[in-house]
Amino acid sequence: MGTYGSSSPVYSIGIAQKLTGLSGRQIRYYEQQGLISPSRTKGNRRMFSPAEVDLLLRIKDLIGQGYNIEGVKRALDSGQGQAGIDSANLPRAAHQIDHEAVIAGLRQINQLTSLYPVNNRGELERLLHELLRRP
DNA sequence: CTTCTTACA
DNA sequence: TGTAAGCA
Repeated sequence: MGTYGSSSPVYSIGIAQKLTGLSGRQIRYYEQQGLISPSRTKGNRRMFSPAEVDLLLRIKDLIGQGYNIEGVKRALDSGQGQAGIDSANLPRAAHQIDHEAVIAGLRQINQLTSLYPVNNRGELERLLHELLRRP
């Protein structure tokens, strides 16, 4: 078992908020949309397991990349695991990366976003493509 | 004091 | 999404 399986519900929504940086409103909304299903206490309080906090983090990342609720749903159950960097593959992946090129790219992106404030990755990609077509 | 649901801006 | 209201 890589991380933790279907761990037990131990975090209140308040802790989940601090752990994920998401607002209570967002967490409740994601639940309403069927993205998560935290268990409840006898007093109807939501309780999150480490695995669910992990899921919230993935949802946050996907939303940050410009996905809407439906997009998150598809990206979530289509991809068997995580979409992107896996801690287990990080060492190997790290050696294959041209760090200087990445840093240089990051600097250019920071310079670009300082000129054109961008809210998410999807928006950034559209902006990049647009600038690439007509410099 | 924290969380819940519902409803409005 | 944020915030307010009224409960538990």
